[in-house]
Amino acid sequence: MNTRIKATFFQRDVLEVAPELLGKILVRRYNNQEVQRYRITEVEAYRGNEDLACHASKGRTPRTEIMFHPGGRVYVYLIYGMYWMLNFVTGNTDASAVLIRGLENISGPGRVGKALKLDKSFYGENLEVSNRIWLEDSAEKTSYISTPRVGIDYAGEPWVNKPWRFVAQ
DNA sequence: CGCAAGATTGGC
DNA sequence: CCAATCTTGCGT
Repeated sequence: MNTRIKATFFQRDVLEVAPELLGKILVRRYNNQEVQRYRITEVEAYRGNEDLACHASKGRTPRTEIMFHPGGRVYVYLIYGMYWMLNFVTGNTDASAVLIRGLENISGPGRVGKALKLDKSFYGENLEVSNRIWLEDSAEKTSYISTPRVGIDYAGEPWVNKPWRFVAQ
């Protein structure tokens, strides 16, 4: 029986939470009816205001506000004017989050947002009580590899080389 | 207030 | 290689 993952799961160091998300089930309920489940296969960790690749490194702004809340919330933002990036806030008000870069049969963060039909109304959504997006445990054990994060050259050293991208194998 | 760049993707 | 498409943060 699948059980919904609680907020406390997210309220730990993002480097601990990120790899544990691999293999977990992302559940999306559309129009309060049809339910779809997706296995998480690829994630990236963004670690607080010191991590120059993390949006929160620019401080607390309307856009990064939710990252300064306790873990268990959704952080979405529009990139290149067309793709909604899905992130889960982690830690406890330390401005860290996990980007969902891939689901089973869906590669790439832009495609994830498109498949899940995300939009700005998901900003701040509470994963513990939401009726349209949440996570469930999976008995399946998942092995993974770590690599540097994608598309963050602007962050420079040492952040650009941190092996904080986790891919299920 | 203008503007350059972006956790990307797909098409030429 | 480059356009799509629009929000955001920063410089003026």
